[in-house]
Amino acid sequence: MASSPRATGSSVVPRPGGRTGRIRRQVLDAVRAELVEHGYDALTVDTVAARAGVHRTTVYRRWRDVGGLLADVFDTAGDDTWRPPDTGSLLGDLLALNDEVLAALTERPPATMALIAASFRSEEAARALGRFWEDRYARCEPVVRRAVARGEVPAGTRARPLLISATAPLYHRLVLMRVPAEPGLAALAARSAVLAASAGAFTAPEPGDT
Amino acid sequence: MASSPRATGSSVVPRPGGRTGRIRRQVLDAVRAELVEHGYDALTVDTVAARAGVHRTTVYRRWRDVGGLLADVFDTAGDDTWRPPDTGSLLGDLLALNDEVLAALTERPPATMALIAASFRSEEAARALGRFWEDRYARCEPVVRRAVARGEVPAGTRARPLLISATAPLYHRLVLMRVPAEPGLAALAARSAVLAASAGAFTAPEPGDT
Amino acid sequence: MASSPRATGSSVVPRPGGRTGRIRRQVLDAVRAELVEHGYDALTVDTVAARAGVHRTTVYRRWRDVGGLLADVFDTAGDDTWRPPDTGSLLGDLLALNDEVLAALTERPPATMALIAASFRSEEAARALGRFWEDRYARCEPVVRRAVARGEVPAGTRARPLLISATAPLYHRLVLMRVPAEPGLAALAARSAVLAASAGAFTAPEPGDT
Amino acid sequence: MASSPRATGSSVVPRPGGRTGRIRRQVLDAVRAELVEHGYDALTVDTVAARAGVHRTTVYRRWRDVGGLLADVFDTAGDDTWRPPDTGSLLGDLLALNDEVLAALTERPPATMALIAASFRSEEAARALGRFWEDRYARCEPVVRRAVARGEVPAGTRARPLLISATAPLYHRLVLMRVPAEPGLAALAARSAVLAASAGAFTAPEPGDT
DNA sequence: ACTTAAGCGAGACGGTACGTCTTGTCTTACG
DNA sequence: CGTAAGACAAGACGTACCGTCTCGCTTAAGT
Repeated sequence: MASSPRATGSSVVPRPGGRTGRIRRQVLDAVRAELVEHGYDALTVDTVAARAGVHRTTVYRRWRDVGGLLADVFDTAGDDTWRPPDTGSLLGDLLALNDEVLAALTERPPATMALIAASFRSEEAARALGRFWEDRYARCEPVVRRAVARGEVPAGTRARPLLISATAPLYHRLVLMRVPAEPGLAALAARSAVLAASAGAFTAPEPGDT
Repeated sequence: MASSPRATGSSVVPRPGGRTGRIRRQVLDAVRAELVEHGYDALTVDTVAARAGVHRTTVYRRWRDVGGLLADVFDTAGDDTWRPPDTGSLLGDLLALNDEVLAALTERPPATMALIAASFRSEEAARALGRFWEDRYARCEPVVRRAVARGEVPAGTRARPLLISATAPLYHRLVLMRVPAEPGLAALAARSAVLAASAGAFTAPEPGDT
Repeated sequence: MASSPRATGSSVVPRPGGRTGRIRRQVLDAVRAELVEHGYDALTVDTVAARAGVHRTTVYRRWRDVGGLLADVFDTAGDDTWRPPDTGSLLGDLLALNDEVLAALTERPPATMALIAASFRSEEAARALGRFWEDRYARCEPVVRRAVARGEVPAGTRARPLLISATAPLYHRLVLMRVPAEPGLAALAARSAVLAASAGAFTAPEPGDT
Repeated sequence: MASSPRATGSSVVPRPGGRTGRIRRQVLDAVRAELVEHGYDALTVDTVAARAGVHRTTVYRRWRDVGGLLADVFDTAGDDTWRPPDTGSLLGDLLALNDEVLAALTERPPATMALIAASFRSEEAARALGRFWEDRYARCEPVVRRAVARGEVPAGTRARPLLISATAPLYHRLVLMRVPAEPGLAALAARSAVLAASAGAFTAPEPGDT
C-alpha cells in the first residue's frame, strides 16, 4: 500500500548535494521543459543534454536512453506528499479527485499528457508510469475505506474498481480518444461510480484485492 | 450515424484496380504485418517499403510519412460491417462488448495495442484512431436505445457516457496502466455501468449529446 | 608494364561529370589537404566531410571509413602519366630516380610522407599503397632493360631487386628511421646498386621475376 | 655507443622497489601483450590498464598517453645485450644479420611489425624507435670494421651506408610495400651489399660519418 | 615507530569521433 | 504519370576512447 517512489538507484546516490545531484536536477528539469514545450517526439537525448548544459555522453552514461530519462522523471514525480481529498463524503471526494484529474490532463502546458504519451515510446517509461499510478491509486484507497466507515457504500466494497470506474472515463476521452473534455463528464463519472457502489457493484465476490 | 471510414484519400483514388490499387494494398498489408510482428517503433518507411516490395520514394509520395500510413490503416480498418452484440438485455450486450474489447486488447500478436500505441506517434494517426472510435461508439448507441425501449434504464439515458463507463476501465488498466487484466474486471465494469444506469446516473440533465 | 590505376569502382561510375563526380573530387581534395596540413592522425571522416562541404553520411556511404578515403586517394594518384627518367645510362637513370624519391619524401608540405604514414592506419590504404608502388616499380623496369641492352649490366639482371636496392636506403632512413637525409645518400645508393649489378649481383639464379 | 634506454622518467623514479616498480612492469607487460595479440590500433589506455590490473588514471598519470607507453616499451627493449653476429666473413655476418631481420619482421605474433606500425601513431614513439635503431646500427659497426681489417672491403669503407644497403631492401618490401618476403631476398641484399662494398662503393669521399 | 606526502583506486565529466539508422528531398531514367 | 533507382543533407542514435578532475585511501620514505 505504501508507494515506492524513486526506487531507481536513489538509495545509492552518495552525495545528492554535489555535482552529481546538480547535474541530475538540471537534466530532469530539461526533460520536463522539453516535453512540455515541444512534445514527446521532440524529446531526444541531444536536445535534453544541450538544454541541461550537459554533455551528451553524460546523459547516456547515467540514463542510457530517452526511456531512462522518462522513467527517472516519473519516479521523481512520485515522491511527493500528495494526499487524496477528504471532503466528508464519497461523492465529494470523487468529484474533487476528478477535478484534479481533469485539471492535470487539460493543463497548459500539457505536462501530464506529454508524460503519458511519452510512456508509449519506452518500455521502461511505461513501467515507471505504472508504478506512479499504482502509487496514486494506493494512496486513494482511504477514500473508499472512509466511505465504508460512513456507511455510504456496503462493507466489502473494493477500492480499486470503484476508483477506476470513477476516473477511467476521463482518461478514456482525453487521452485515448483525444477529444475535448465534455463538460460535466468528470462529475458524471464520479456520480455514476457512487451510485454503482451504493448498489453494491463493487463488493468483493472473492477476498483479495488487486 | 456511421462514421466516415477511409476519409483520407480514398475518395480520390482514381484507378483502384490497377497498379495504384495493388501497390496500396501491398503497402498497407506490409504496415499491418510489421506492426504486428515488430511493434510500432520498428515501423519505418524503409521497412514497410522493403516488405511491400515497393520503392521508398513511392511510399513517401503517396503517404508522406508513417503517420499517413497508420491513418490509412485505421481508415481501412473502419469500413467493415461490425455490429454491436444484441443479446436481449443491456447487461448481456455490455458483457459481450467488453469481452470483445478484452479480446482485442489481449490478442497475440497485439495488433490493436500496437495501433493505439502508434497513434501517439503521429497526429494524423491519432485523428484516424479518433474517427475509428467515434464510429464504433456511434454504432453501439442502439444497444442503449434498445435498453430504454425494454425499460431496463430510464428514458433519457445518454448512450455515450454509459458506453464509456462500461468500457473505459478495461482500456484504463490494459492500455494506460499497462497491467495484466484482472479477471472479472470486464464483467465488473459492465455490471456497475448497468447498475448506475438503472439508478438514472446517465439521464440527460441538459439536451445535447456528444 | 601496365599499371592498374583507379581499380576501385571507377568502371561503374556512370556520369563522372555530374554531382557524384563533383563530390568525389571535393572529398578527395579535402583528404589531401587535411593530410598535408594537419597530418595523418588528424584525418577524420568528420573533418574531411566538413572541409569538403559534404555531409558526414555521404562520406560513410561512399568510402566507408578513413581507409577507404586513403585508398581512393592512392588509386587516383596512380593514374597519371609518370614515366621513369631516361638519361642514357643506368647510373644516370637511378640518380635521377633517387632525386625524385628524395624530393617526394622531403617536399613541404610532406604529402608523400603523410600518405605513407597514413597507410599504417588502414589495411585497405596499405593495399592501395602497395598497388601504387607495384605500379611504379613496374614502370621502372625499362630502365633496367635498357641497361642490359646497352651492356652496362649482365644479361639476366633482374629489375626489381636492383631497383629496390637503389631506392630502399632512402626510404629506410627517411620513412622508417625518421632521420634527416644524409647528403649524398641518394647518389651513394644509386652508385652502389650499379656497382653490384655490374658485378652480377642481380642476375637471376632461377627464371621468374617477382 | 649504446643507446640511452629508459630515458623517459626512469631517472626520477624515487622508489623503484615497491608498488611503483611493480605497476610499471605490469603495465609495460600489458602493452607488449596487447600489441602482440591485437595489434597497434587496438592499443588503448583503457585496455592496457584493464589488462595490467591497474586503474586508467594511473596510466595517464605516469605515461600521459599511448605514445608514452610505446616509448617506454621501446626504451626498455633497447637495454639488452644484443650483439651482431661474428661468422668470420662480411658476407656471413650480413647474411646472419638479414636472417635476424627477416625473422623479426615475419615472426608470429608480429611484435616488431606492431612496434614499427605503432611508431607512426606517436611522435614520441617514433623518436624512441629512432633511438632503438640508432643503437642497433651503432652496435653493428664492428662487423664492417672487422671486414676492413680482414681486407674484404677497402679501407675507409663507411659502416652505416653499407649496413643500410644490406638491410634496407628487406624492410622496404616487408614494412613499406607490405608484400610477402620473396625467398632469397635477404641473401640477395646481403650479397649485393658485399659486392658493392668490395668495389669501393662505400668508401668515404669526405670524412664524417652519420 | 610515526608521520607525511606521493601514488593509487574509483568514478564522474566534457569532449571528439565513430559508424549506423531513419527521414525526407531530389534527380534521372524507365514504362 | 507513376514508379524505380539511388544519391544526398540532416540529424539522432548509442559506443568507444580520450584526457581531466576530485575525492578518499594506501603505502613507501624520511625523520
